[in-house]
Amino acid sequence: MKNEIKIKHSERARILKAMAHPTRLFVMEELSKGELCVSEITAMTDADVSTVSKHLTILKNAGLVYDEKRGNCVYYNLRVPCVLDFMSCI
Amino acid sequence: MKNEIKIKHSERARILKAMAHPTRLFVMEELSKGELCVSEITAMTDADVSTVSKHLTILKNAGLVYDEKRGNCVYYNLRVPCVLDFMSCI
DNA sequence: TTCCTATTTGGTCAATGTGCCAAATAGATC
DNA sequence: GATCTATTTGGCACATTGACCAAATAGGAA
Repeated sequence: MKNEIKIKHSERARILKAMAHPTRLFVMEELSKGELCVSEITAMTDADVSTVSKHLTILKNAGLVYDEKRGNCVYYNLRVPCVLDFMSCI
Repeated sequence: MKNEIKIKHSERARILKAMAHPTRLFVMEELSKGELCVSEITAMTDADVSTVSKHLTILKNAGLVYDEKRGNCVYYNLRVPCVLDFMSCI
């Protein structure tokens, strides 16, 4: 396998890995309807705030969401809504 | 999070997880051009045959590929080519 | 049957992922 | 400044993953 191809697939795999978790998929789906802050997201899931925060960090590092601090909340937004489109294929 | 929703996302996450590996993405891309047997796939990658076989099993369990034994080779095919479409979004 | 070739399976090990609690941090508000 | 609320970070326990080697299996060919 050529090196550039390996890099391309590693990059894609990294993004898929970030998406490949039930809670993170749920969060992305909710964010596709509009921005939400951490505590709102936490209230929607069964997990601890710290756990949710870590999930959000993973999504952010993968470039799937971005955050914005306003008031005393951190709001998260979906960066590329199209990533959810392909779910219809599954 | 409601239970049915949790199950839906778990199922999708399971499929994404199966795709989320450089070698497995590479294999899927190659299979999209036509069927290949295990030894052909192995020759295209840097990994051991046993490693490739395990990757193929993971893809098969996720329903992404299917296999067919003919002669003394096992040929693998992509089941749902559309899964690669969304890569354009990344 | 015996040998060969193709593929899968089992075992081990290091690395990574996940979840929770506790503690740290950042601002807003009193 | 002290306090309160929202969020992130550190640390620990535990589960999962991925790679390789060695061994098992399956079928075709000699």
